[in-house]
Formats: sequence, C-alpha cells, structure tokens
Amino acid sequence: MSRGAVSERVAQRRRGAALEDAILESAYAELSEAGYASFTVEGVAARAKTGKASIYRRWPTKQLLVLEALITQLPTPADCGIVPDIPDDVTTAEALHDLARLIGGVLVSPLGAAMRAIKCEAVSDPELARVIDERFQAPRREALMGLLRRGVARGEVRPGAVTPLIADVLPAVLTHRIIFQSEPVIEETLVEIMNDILLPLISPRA
Amino acid sequence: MSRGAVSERVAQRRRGAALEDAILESAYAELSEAGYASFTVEGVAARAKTGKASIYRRWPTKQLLVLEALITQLPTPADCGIVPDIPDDVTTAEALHDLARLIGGVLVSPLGAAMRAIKCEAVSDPELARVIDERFQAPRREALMGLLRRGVARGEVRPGAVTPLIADVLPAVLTHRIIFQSEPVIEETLVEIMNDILLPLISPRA
DNA sequence: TACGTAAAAGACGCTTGCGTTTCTTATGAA
DNA sequence: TTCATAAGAAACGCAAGCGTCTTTTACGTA
Repeated sequence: MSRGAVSERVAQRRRGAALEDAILESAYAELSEAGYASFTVEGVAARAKTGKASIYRRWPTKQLLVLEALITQLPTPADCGIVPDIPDDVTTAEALHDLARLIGGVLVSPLGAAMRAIKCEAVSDPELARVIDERFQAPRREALMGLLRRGVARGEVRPGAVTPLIADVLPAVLTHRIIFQSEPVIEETLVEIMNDILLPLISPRA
Repeated sequence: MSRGAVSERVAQRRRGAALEDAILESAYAELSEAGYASFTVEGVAARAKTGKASIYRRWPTKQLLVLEALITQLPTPADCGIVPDIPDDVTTAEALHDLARLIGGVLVSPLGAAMRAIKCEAVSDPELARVIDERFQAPRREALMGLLRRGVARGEVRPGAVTPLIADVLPAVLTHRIIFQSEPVIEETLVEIMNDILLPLISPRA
C-alpha cells in the first residue's frame, strides 16, 4: 500500500508545543462560539483534530483547560491597541473615544462573545473571577487611570476625577448595554456616551 | 391499622393553586440559591415536597417553569419601594439615593442572586432576556426616568439629562460592581456614586 | 532501518438530569 | 360511603458529557 491511502488524507501528526497550541486555540474558539455553558472537551478535541487523551494528558480537568486557554489567548490591552504612550497631539477626549471604540469592539466581536460568557460564568466561580479580573480587567482599569492622569497633567481632566469609580463608568455602561440589553453599540452611541456622560464627569469646568 | 402509622407523618396533600404556588415558590428559591446553572426540576420537586409528575403536568419543560417562576415571583418596583408618588419635601438627590440603596439591596440579596444568575443566563437566551427586560428592567427604567422628569419640574435636573442613557448609568455602575467585581456596595459607595457621578451628570449647574 | 514514544480515534463506564411512566393512596365531590 | 381524580413517590429510558482506557500507527531518534 502506498502512502496516500484511500481517502488521501495528509494527516500531519503534530506533537509537543504545536499540538498544545492547537488545543488551546481550539478551546478558546469553542468558548467564543458556544460559550462556557456548552463548552465540551469533546468539542475541543474535534476542532483541534486530536483525541481527548492528548488533552487530558496535559490538563487534568476541563476547568484547568479553560483557565489556561483564557490566560494564554485573552487579548492584552496592547492587543487591543491600548498603549501606554499616546502622542501629544491627541486630546484626552479623543483618546477616551478611541478607548471606548476598542472596548465596544472587543465586547461585540466573536472574541468578546467568549468574554461575555466567561464573565457570566465567573459570577458563580470566584477563582475564575479572580483570574479574569487579574489578567483582563485590571490592566484595562490601569490603562484608563493612566489616561486620566495624563489628562490632569494636560489640564484636560480635573484632579478629583482620577478615581477607580469614574474609571469604571465607561466599561460599566458599555458592558451593561451589550450584555444585559443586547443593544448594539454603534459610533453614535459612543459619541453620546462621551458627550453626555464621560466628558461632563471629568472636565475641569463641570 | 390506625391512621397515624409508624412514622406519624401528617402528610397533607395539596392540590390545585396551593400546590402550584408551592412549586413556583420552590423554583424561585432554587434559582436564588443554586443559580440557573445547577437548577434542576428534581430539586424543585424535592423542595416543594411533591413529585416531578405534578410539575410536568403543569409545565411541559424546565424552561417554561423557570420563566413562570420568574414572572410570578420577581419583585415589582412597588415591592422594592419604588413608588410613583414622592412627597414634595424629598429632593431628587434624596430620592435617587434611596433608589440606589434599593437597587443595590436587591442585587445583593439572595433574591438578587437569582437575578444575577438569570441575567447571565439571558446572555445566551433571547426569549429569557426579553421577559426579564419587560418584567423587571423596563419598569425600573421608567421609574427612574419619571424621577428625572419630576426633578426637571422642580428645577433640580437639567432637561437634557432626561435620557435613557443617563437613566442607565446608575444600574450599570451598580450591576458592574456587584456582578463583575464582586465588590460589596456599602452606604459609602452609594454616597460616592451619587456625589461623584450621578449628581454632576444631572445638576443644572454642571 | 529498527524501535520506542506518544498521537489519533473512539469505545467504555459512570454520573447527572430531563421527561415519561407506573403504582399506590389521599382528597374532595356525589 | 363511594368513587373519580390527581398527588406523592419512585423507577425507567434516554441523551450528554466527563474522564479512562485500548488499539493502531506516525514520527523522531539511534
């Protein structure tokens, strides 16, 4: 019998890191599409074109697989375009607007679908909640606070507005709209949120 | 053999509405304690001290049982003390503060635990989301808008602030803190939210 | 080229929970 | 007091999905 048998399948057999990456990517993709509730190890194996044994050899339980998939695949702030250094010709309002667009974009994307599902799952899983907050939420909170501090230095933000409470308003409103009201966040909405809520809150004049 | 046999059980056997109420109450209690994820019809039957058959005779599926339990048991705005008529000597700020306290209280209570679980489940169930929004969210949104309109009439709220967007800020921030950050909402937090966020947004001066 | 390792595939046992069914018996109406 | 109805209790079949185990076979190494 020659190599390419009946069905001519060129089944490359991966090992080690290559296989591991494929599994984590598949796990993340499954989370994005199906959500945590209908996430199955069998589904991951099928998508990664591997066997369950190869998965269980690496991660003893489903939970640990999910956790590592999240930790390795969740986008960092940098992935989302949130960078520490902003050009001097960008005002705080513009930077915030960009940030709002990014957060909204992430939440709405297929990638955000995973975040939404996971965030909800975290309601009843404190350990999961901790990982998400540590790896995902905290860096973003910090980026936003940094943005506000930069605004203070430029005289665009009143000093009293640099609080975690105010930094949470933007993500809170966006998340609330997208998750609980299932409303699309279009550019118009963002403009409204910026003008009617965020800018009045932080401007020195107000 | 006499009536009260060995174990002396006074097993009252309920029927009709009495049984129905007991089932719905049990379903709601199970939702509160265990969440939607680990909600089981068997658990409801056990808690209500009835059989699954008596449940399935009334509700063909688990989903419909949950839905009716929510619809009949969810507290109305009036249950929460949100009333349309507010005494004249209460300022808008005070009324809002009361409202914030109520929303926070509901979200944190065991009752709110059900809401949290259900809201999250609704992310992947549009029909459920619709019912929740219609029966729970909408009346509250309307109450808040009414409060803002009253404030405008009293000169305590600028007319431009009477928008659904601004009415959503309070629930959004409270929900975000409680659900996604698992942070307790104490009186101090409420004061901060009122002073730093809500009042600046609606005051005519700002 | 020969061989050991582990990858692919999937069967298997086990548990959970849905929704159905059966059987006994309390209850309320005639 | 008699009797139809439906309540209580529990067994059942079924499906899904976890985690284990077995078998075959491709790959890397010696």
